[in-house]
Amino acid sequence: MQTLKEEIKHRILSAALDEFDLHGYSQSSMRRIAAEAGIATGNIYRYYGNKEELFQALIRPTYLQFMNLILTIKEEVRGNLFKDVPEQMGLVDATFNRLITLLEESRKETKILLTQSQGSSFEHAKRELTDIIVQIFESVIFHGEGDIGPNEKTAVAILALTIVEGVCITLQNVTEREQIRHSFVELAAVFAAGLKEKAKA
Amino acid sequence: MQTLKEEIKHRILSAALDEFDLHGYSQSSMRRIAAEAGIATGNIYRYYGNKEELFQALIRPTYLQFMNLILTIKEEVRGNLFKDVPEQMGLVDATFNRLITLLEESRKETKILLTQSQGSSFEHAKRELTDIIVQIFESVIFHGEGDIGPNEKTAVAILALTIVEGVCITLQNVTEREQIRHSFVELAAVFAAGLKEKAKA
Amino acid sequence: MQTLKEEIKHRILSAALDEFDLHGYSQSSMRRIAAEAGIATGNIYRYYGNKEELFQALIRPTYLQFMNLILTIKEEVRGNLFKDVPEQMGLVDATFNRLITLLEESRKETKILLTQSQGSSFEHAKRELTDIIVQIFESVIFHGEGDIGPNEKTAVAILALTIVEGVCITLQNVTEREQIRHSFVELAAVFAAGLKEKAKA
Amino acid sequence: MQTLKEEIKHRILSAALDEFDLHGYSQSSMRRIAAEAGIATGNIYRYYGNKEELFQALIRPTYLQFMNLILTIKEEVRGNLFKDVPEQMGLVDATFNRLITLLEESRKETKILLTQSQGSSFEHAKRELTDIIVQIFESVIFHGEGDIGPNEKTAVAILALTIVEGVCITLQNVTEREQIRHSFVELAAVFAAGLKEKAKA
DNA sequence: CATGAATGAGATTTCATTCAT
DNA sequence: GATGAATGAAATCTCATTCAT
Repeated sequence: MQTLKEEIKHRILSAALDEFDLHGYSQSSMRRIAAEAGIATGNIYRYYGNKEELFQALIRPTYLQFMNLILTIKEEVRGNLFKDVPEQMGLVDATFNRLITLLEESRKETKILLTQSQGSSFEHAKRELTDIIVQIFESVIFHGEGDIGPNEKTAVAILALTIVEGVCITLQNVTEREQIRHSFVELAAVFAAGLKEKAKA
Repeated sequence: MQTLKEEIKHRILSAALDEFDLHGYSQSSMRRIAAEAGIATGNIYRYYGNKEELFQALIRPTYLQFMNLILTIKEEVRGNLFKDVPEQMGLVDATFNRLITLLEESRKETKILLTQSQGSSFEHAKRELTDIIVQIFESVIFHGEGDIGPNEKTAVAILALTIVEGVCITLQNVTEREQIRHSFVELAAVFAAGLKEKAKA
Repeated sequence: MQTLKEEIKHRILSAALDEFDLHGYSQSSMRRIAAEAGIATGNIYRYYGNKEELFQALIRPTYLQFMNLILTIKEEVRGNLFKDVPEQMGLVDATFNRLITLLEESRKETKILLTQSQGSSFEHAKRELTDIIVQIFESVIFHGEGDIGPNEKTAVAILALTIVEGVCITLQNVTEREQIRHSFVELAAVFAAGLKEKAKA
Repeated sequence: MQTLKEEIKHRILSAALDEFDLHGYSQSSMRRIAAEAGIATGNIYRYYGNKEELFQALIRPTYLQFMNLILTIKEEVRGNLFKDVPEQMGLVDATFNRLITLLEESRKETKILLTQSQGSSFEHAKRELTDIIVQIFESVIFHGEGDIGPNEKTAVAILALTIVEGVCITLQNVTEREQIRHSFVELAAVFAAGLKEKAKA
């Protein structure tokens, strides 16, 4: 009986994952999720009190892991501000390593969190994450010194978003662990080289 | 009378632009659009057969211009494959220039096309654009020779999406013509330097 | 086993009593009743075919006792029409005594019957009781003689309802046996004095 | 067109009045109200935002008039505490006069307010009214002096409720202005005489 | 042509009742 | 018999679309 309940729960979550992925939070239909899960519409509500609760059960763990990771990185970076560039780049690399590990376990959840959560309580997650990454980059690149003009701010915002969105597209295109890792390392190398070159100028 | 009709059409489109920008396609309300346009709800349907048709009238020109631009670039790049790297980088730069010009004339439309079109017939536009940019980058970077492994493919996909998403975030953050241009040049420089460095290795 | 069944029946009735008292018939929940009784939801239906049947099992005895009492009193009063006023007042007093005894044993059931039965087959019980009390009062006051105009009818209807509602409010405010009795005697005294005074005029 | 809207509004209110009267607030159905009003279900929401709003539009004016009346009376009584009994009884009589006038204009609304508002924001109206009437009676009867024991408190509560419920039953039985007035005067006389008699003892 | 009231399908949610285990 | 998961009808409410005026 417990097996049965867990089985249904799993089918609901699985159906919801596909539905939210396909239609986004607000256009997703509890009816369709129930139908896809092969149960009666009302039965979903025995497992998840409402649409938002179902969404949270699916997405919240991934959200928390992301925030945890990013905030930890932010603190680490802040503590290493005056170390040399290679070391900092090592930290950036470490960032990607952690991201990849996290993503390997929750590809679709992350995609939903970042691109399909409009109307839910996570609709600002992408901006939150991007804002923190911006702060990290500002620490790394500008050593916390000097003025950051609006042009630089935008460039950095784009870089930050690149990471977040790079995460998304990698999730859509790549399935194997080593490929994900390699893709990010590749991208990191481009950025590192590009930033170093710019720093010279 | 025709002038009158055009005036109303314009007011509908203007109201729709704000509504779609603010709420996204599927959460936008025909009633609110009519109210904002200062006409009766039902009157919209004299001008645009339904919600999707109104959306198309608003977004399709921008969509076509983008596809046109991107496909033109693709052909140009293909015809210049064996020129040297700096020249190719010049092409990449030209890409950005054209993009910027296009964006300066249709900021909101582009933002809607790329981030607020879920549920409409343009919901795959972002992926279409990204896919073509991927092909362009593959031409530029790998000279059409040799094998492109899955790792490289992903890295390139990320680069391509970076451009598209860079467009989006710039549109959200920057309002002045010169700032848009500067942000993109900045980002292009990072990529150019990074790719050149990688090419050496 | 029969003992067991009786035990469960009792627990269901006890839980239902509280639920109906608290939420009224139509807003009461079979699930909550089952939970409160410590049994499975579906198991209620082994004992009581449906919600209405459960309600009847709980409330019908009290309803019948009330009707019995009231109808008995009605007959007694009819048989004593030409006795003198003090004797009649004694009868009225007896009415209250019997009511109190009945109420002492089924406070909650009475409250539910009179104020929480909307949507059930007893939703007209209050009116039925009041109507009969009206008839009794008409016998007592007008000796069955003469015409009873609509004005008198209404006044009497109010008096009757006063008793019924007095019952309800007493049940809500007073918990001890002697207080219930005292409250009713008090009220009866006011009515008796008031009616006597009116009778002189 | 405005006439048409007013006509529909009137039909909705009329249908709602019957529905709430028959089934009580929480068991009333917007569908049935719409059907009874001869319009589509969704159309109600063009006129009243939701069920509660419709209920308020129907019942609130009556509620406010009642509270106004009762609180005015309370203040008047407080200002006349040491006048003699007949004069006070005159005030009680005035109370009834005002009540009657109010009731003549909103019979069903009052019945719904007092007996069919469970689940709405007016579900405590009856108790509020009764509580204030209790305070008035305590002023009148005990002149604000001495202790009021629990027995007296219950008796007074019953008297207060009698008035409120007397209002209800009169509304159900009597239709003509003069009859309503007469019934209440009659009842008032009984109470007045009864209380006087008791006061002697 | 313009209006905006009306429609009706579909969304989320609740709950008495049923039924496989 | 007991269980509680599942059902399915019905409730409230929204909104693109239609249509009488």
